[in-house]
Amino acid sequence: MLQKYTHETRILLAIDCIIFGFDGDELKLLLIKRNFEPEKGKWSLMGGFLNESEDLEEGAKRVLNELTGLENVYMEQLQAFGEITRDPVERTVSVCFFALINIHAHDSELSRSMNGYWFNFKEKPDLIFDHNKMVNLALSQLRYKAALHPLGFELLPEKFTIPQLQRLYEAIYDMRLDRRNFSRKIISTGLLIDTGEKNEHSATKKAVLYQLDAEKYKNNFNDFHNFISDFKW
Amino acid sequence: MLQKYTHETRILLAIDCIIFGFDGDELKLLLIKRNFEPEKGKWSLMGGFLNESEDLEEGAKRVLNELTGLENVYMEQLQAFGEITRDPVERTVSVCFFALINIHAHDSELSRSMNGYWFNFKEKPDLIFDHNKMVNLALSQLRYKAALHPLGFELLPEKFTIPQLQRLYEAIYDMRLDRRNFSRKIISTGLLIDTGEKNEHSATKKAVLYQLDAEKYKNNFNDFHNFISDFKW
DNA sequence: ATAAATCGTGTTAAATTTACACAATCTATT
DNA sequence: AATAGATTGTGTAAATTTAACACGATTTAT
Repeated sequence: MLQKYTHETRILLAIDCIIFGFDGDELKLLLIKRNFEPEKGKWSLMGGFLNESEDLEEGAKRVLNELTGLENVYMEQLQAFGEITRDPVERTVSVCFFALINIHAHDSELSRSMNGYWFNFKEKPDLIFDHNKMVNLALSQLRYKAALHPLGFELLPEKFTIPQLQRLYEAIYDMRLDRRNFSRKIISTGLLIDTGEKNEHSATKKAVLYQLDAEKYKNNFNDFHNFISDFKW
Repeated sequence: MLQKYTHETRILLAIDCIIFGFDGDELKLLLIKRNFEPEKGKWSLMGGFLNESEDLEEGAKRVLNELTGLENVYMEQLQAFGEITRDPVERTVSVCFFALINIHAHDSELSRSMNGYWFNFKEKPDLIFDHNKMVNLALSQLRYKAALHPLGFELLPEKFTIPQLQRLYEAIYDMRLDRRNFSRKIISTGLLIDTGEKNEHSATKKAVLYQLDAEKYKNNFNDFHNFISDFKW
């Protein structure tokens, strides 16, 4: 057996998840009311500690699942946060993940757990520790990636209309987009398949329901697009 | 004093730095020959462990400085790597940073320490642990950011010519760029100030030396550009 | 039948990107 | 001093992409 690194400090590793959702209208953020000290009763991201037996991605999935029941969710690492005093209890470095979920598709899991509360992103409360900073960075990252890669679909049901997708993008960037230009841009990616069905919920003209071409989506996910060319960064 | 988190596992936190350089011709990577077990004698990124008394950025700067003597270097966090068996000695999570340095401007520090070896990026050797993966991700990230933000300047001397900048971009993306279109694109950012001087080292027509408009650079760093519109991602 | 709202497609001008031409500058050589 | 060889700076036109706006079609409620 190999020698251990004997003189080094071991540190607590937390995992925090910034969970974005979309309800068809507003960009949402899933938060939890902290039920232990310190900061008991204040709003917080979904978080936990990393176990010895799991890698970071596994830990993030576990934390998310334990707190919300959610599974099979799009998730990627944001970055680590390591300010010395970020947790007043003890030095803790947190690795942050951000997740995207389609709220309606996961209604049942979420209502079962009753641990999470969806806030309109714009009306989110003040959060504990450095969680505000994490959320801000996550929003930048979401905007960054969603402008360049076909990421937005993760927040929508399997079948969706182009106007729904547009409302999602408008929520992410907090701006209005031209309906006609947006539609053309999305169609031209070739990622969408016309299902032949229409959105029966509409009270006016029913929009065509599309679904992702799963194969193309996977293969071309890292291609560059320019979905939001006029967003002011 | 607050209660500590008593039941959680504390984990070793490493820091690894992917250090890119440019010598005027090729993209370079700074590596170190590991002088302790395991994997003694193999090539490795610049790394160390996080101390209790420093945050992540401080730790990264310290590690870089201890191993190379370098200071005041552009650095940003890449992400954390946490595979359970990534270090065979003991469970270790590594937070990676990538740094950009102008090789010639830092010649003296580097030669003093004699710890680092610059490889042509294309000829880098196999690295220990998951360091190959880290380097690959860092290159993606460098390409990503350098295409959109005026990041490349960090790798050049204070005064540089547009052809020099172009050679840098060609090295980063491993592709040829059209001289005339590149020049126009760079000039149109408004970030460059004509120093009135010329590159006296040239054996043919001497190119104009520019320097960054430091003020504009800072304020507009996050603006979106499109320096490499035809790179195939 | 008609009004009100939304969806889908079309058109044109402006802006950006691409591709390629040519003149100017500098050193080394004749 | 003239010239060749290499590199730099600027120009220009075609192709592509983006932006701005018009109009007809569909659906439900009145």
